[in-house]
Amino acid sequence: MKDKATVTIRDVAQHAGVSTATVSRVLSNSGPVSAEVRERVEHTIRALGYRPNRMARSFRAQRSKFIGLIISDVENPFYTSLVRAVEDVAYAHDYSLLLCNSDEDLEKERTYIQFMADERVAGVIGSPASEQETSFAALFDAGIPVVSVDRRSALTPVDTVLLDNVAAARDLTRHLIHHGHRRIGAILPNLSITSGRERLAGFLQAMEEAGLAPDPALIHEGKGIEAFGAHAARALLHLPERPTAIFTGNNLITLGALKAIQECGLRIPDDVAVAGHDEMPWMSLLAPGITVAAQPIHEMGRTAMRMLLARINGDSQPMCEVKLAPRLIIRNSVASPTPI
Amino acid sequence: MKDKATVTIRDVAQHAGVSTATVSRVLSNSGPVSAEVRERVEHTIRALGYRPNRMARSFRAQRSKFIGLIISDVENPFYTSLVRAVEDVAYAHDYSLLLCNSDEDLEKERTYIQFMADERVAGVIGSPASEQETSFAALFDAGIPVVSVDRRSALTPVDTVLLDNVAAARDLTRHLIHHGHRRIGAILPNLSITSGRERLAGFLQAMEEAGLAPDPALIHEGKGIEAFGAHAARALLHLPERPTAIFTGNNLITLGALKAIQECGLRIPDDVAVAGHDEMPWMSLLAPGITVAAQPIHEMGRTAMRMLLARINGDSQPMCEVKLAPRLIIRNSVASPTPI
DNA sequence: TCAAAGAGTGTAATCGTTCTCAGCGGCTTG
DNA sequence: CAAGCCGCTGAGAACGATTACACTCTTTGA
Repeated sequence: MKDKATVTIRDVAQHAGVSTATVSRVLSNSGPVSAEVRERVEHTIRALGYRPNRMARSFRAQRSKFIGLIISDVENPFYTSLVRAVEDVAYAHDYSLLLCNSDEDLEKERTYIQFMADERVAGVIGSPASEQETSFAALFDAGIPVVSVDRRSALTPVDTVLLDNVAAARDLTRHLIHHGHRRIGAILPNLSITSGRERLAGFLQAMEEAGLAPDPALIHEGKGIEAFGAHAARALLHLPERPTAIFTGNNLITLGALKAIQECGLRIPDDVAVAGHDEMPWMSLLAPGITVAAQPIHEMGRTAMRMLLARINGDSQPMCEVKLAPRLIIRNSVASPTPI
Repeated sequence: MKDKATVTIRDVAQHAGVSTATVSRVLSNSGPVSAEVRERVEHTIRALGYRPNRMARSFRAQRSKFIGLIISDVENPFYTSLVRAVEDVAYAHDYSLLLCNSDEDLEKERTYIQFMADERVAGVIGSPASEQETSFAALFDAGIPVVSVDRRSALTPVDTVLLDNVAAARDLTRHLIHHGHRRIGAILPNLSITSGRERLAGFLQAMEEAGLAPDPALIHEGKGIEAFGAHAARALLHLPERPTAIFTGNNLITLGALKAIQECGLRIPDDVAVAGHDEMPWMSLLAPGITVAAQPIHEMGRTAMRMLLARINGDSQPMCEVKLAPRLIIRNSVASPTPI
C-alpha cells in the first residue's frame, strides 16, 4: 500500500471502519477503546504507514513542542555546551530545539523573543543580552514559561540558573593574591550583564579582604569577546608599571588575553600570571596550563531545561534562582611575582 | 486596547469592518485592495497589536518555515561553526533552525529524519552518519529537499557540499614527506563516512607518489572523537619502531593525538612531527603551532543553506556536488626527522 | 450601447488533529 | 423493573490562517 499522498488520520479511520475520534483515542491512549478495535486500528496504522502530522497537532493544541533557545552565539564554547545539555534533556521529553543567536544585539534579541511568541513555543531558555533592557514580556503575556540562564533578567520575573560568579571570581583573585600579587589587572565582560557585574564584585571583594585598593587603570570592561580580551590585555601589558597578574572574566577574554601575552613575547607565569574564567577542552595542552574556574555547564543546561519542563507541565511554584558552584582548576599559570 | 486573549485575523477583520480574506490580502500583499481599505486594515492591525499565528500559517500551507539541521554533535567545533553559518543565512530568509545531534548513531539519526518529515520542515541540512546506511528516503518521499554536508549520502540523490578531502590529506602528507619523513602514522575517522575514506585516499596517494609503501600497522581508523585520537596516537608512539610523523584525520583526533603526545613526554616536532586536519581557534596558542588543513566551514554552511533555499524555491536542476578547497596553514609542528 | 475585462470585496472550504457531546447498549442497584 | 452508570463509539465543532470562487461595480473597446 504505497502512500502516494500523505496518509491522514481520516484514511486510517476509513480503512479501519471507525471514526477519527477512535483513531485519535488509540493514538493518544486516552479514553476507552475495546481491545478488538484498538488492535484493528493499530494494524491499519502500521499497514498504511500512518504518522501523525505534528504541525496539525501543534496547531490544534495552540502550542508547539519546541523549546526556543536564545543565546548570544553558538560559536562561544560556553553556549555550545549549554545547547548540547539542553538538547539532550529536551529530546528525551519529545521537545526539539529552535536555535537563535542574538549576538548580544538587543534588537535582534527582541525579534527572536517575539518570534518565539508568534510560534507559540512550549518554553524559552535564554541568556539575556542585558540584565535591565532585555524584556521577556511578550512571552510572559503569551503564557510561555522562560528560564534565564547564565544571566539574570530584571524586567520580568523568571526562573534563573546562574554560576556563583562572585565566589568564582573571588576565589581566583584570592589565588593570585595568595601567591603574592598586588598589582592585578582585571578584564571583565560587560557590566550590564550579570556575569560581568558579579565577577567584578568577586574580584573587588577579594582585593578588599586583602586590604588592596583596586587601581581603576587596571580594570577593563567591555564586550566579552576575544578581540576585547586581547585589546585590554595589550593595554595592561603596555602600562608603564604593568600588573604582575591578570584576572580574565570569561572564556573568550581569556583566549584573547593569552594571545596578546604570547604576542608581546611574555612568559606565563614568570612575566605575568594569569587566572580566569572558564575551562576549555584544549587548556590542558598549553604549557603551562592555565588556572581557571570551571563552570558546570552541562549541569546548568540540564537544570534550566528541567525547570522549564516543570513550568510547562504547570508547576506554579514561586520563581526561583539556582546558583551552581564553580570548580577551581589549579594549573601552573600563577607563580609569585618576580621582585622588581 | 489590551489583548486579553490572542488577537486573530478575525478580530482585525471585524474591527476594520472587512472580511478576513481582505485582511489576509493586506498581510501578504497579494491580490487587489483599495488604498483606503488597506490603510484602515493596517491601522487596525497596529491598534490591536495583531501578529499572525505562525503555527496556523504553517499548518495551512502544510509546510513549516523550519530548516532541520542534523549533525553528529554541536560540541564538535566543526559543526558548531557550520551551525552558525547555516543559521545566519536561514534567518536572513525568515527560516529558523531545528537542531539535532545524532551522535553518529544511525538509530537516533533515523528518528530525527523521520521527525523532520513529520514536522514538514522546509528543508534539511544533514551530515549523514554513514555514507551507505543513512537514508533520507522519508524526506525524499515527503518532497522535502536535503543538502548533505561534509559527507556524502549514497542511498538518496541529494545536493552535497564537501571539502576536497583528497587534496587536503594529500597536501598534508606531502608536506610531511617533503620534510623527509618516511614512517608516517595516520589516524583516520571512520572509513564508512566520506571524510574518513577520502582522507585515507589522499594520504595513500601522497605516499604512493613518493614511492613509499604504507605500513598497515601505522594506519588507525575509528570513531572520529578525541578519545580515539588519543588512543591511536598512544598505540603509534609505543610501537617498537615508532613513526617519525603522524597525520591526523580530523579536528578531534588531532586534539586527542596532541594530548597523547604531551602525555608521553614527547616534543613536537623534534620527537614526532604532526600535521592534520582542521584549524581550531586556539591552535595559534600552542608552541609550536600545529600545521593543519583549514576548512572553509562558514563558506560550506552558507553554500549548503543557499543550495537548500534554491531547492525550496523550486529549483529543479540536477543534483550537484560542490567541493571546496582547503587552506594549508603551515606552522612549526613539522621538522626533518632526527636520524636514528 | 453593450459585452468583456478587471478591480475590489466577501463567503466558505480547507488543512489534520483533538475533544466535547451525545447516543447506545448492557450492567448494577435499590 | 426503572434509574443510573459505565464502556464504547461517532458526529461534528473547533484551532487561525489562506484561497478558490462568486459577486458587484466600474471601465474599456468595438
